[in-house]
Amino acid sequence: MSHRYLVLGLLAEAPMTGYEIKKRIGKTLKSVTSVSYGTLYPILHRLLDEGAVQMEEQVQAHRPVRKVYQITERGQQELAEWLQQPPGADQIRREFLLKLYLARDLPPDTIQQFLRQRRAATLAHLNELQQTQDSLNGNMPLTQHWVNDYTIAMCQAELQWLNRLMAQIEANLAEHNVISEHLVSATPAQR
Amino acid sequence: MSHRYLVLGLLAEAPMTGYEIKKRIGKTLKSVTSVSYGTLYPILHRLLDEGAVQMEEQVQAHRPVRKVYQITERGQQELAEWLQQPPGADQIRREFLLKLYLARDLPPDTIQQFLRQRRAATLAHLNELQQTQDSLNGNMPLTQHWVNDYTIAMCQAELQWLNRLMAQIEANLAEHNVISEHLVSATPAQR
DNA sequence: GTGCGCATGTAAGAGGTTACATGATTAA
DNA sequence: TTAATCATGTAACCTCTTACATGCGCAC
Repeated sequence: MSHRYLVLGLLAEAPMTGYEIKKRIGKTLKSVTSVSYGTLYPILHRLLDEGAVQMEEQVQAHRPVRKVYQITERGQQELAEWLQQPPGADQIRREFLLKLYLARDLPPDTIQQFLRQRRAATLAHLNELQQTQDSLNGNMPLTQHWVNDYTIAMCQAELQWLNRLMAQIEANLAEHNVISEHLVSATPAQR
Repeated sequence: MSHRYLVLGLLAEAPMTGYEIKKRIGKTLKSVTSVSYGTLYPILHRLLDEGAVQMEEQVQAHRPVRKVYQITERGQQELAEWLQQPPGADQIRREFLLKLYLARDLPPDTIQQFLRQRRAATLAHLNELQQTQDSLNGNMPLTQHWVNDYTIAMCQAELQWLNRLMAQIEANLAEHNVISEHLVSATPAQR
């Protein structure tokens, strides 16, 4: 994305440890990306090597050393340059959509259930987002608010799409049932 | 995602060459994912090794051999099993959103321009999608229509969000200008 | 006494991209 | 004549995840 700039960007806000960076991303940026320690720590080491960040060790009793990272001027410059470049295209993998696409030959009931599960998951996600929005209310930087808003808008749009689609499938099924009933009621008359 | 199942799924519709699979994905599935030959061919080789697909060589004059792949019963079973598993979470990397988030200290004009560029890109994407929708109209499997619809809905929601956000920033800027004008008009009076 | 929070890291591997190699046919 | 379409593939590389290793303090 690269995560390099995410780390740099967060350190531009305040000095932090790797652990804190990860927590931060999990809390306020999980709609944008996610990181594992296996990515995060090597990035920090590399940024340090390259002089984009500084590190200060805080020795603690009964704990590993806290390594607090802080952005340097070089780091800030690199970040500013990156921000000026036009952003790369979105990289999106929705296994959910792929499965839906490949569900061509599955019975409507199965598809309906699949969509219901997605709706539940999306709804849960939306609630979580709105809680974050409320809990951080006020003392949130504008840009974070915007990003949150974006994700909420996407969730809502998806829910509408899901409801439309499910209604449509439902209607189709009902129609078939009506036809079946016709046949059932017509059959005795033909006897 | 894995791309393995995408390939398997497409071969479940019709026998195809690697080249055709790639074209297909570029045409009707580019909102879901993308593949490079460096991924695609090794996947086909592996599926062949494992007996999930069969391969028939069609020799041609002045061309490389066409290697037509076809799904086997084993492959169909594997695909069906995968389809029954609940889908993994969406994997999303929006560099655009990350940059917006990190744009905290950039001037509103710069941000505004950034958003305008995104709007143009999204609009272009939307037009392209709607053209696909129209050009394939009718003889498109239902599920493909659904997926297309999904992507269109997401684009539209994003455009609305962009417009809302831009109007909001605009309003904020105008307000500041009013204040500035106040100051400007107030200043001579104070002299 | 069990699990969560704090706090660092590494190694192996999965999964993917990019760039390269090859080369004829056909339409603008 | 230039670009696109057809058609296969490999090797080097990048990025990221998963699983592992370590271990105390504190709340329930």
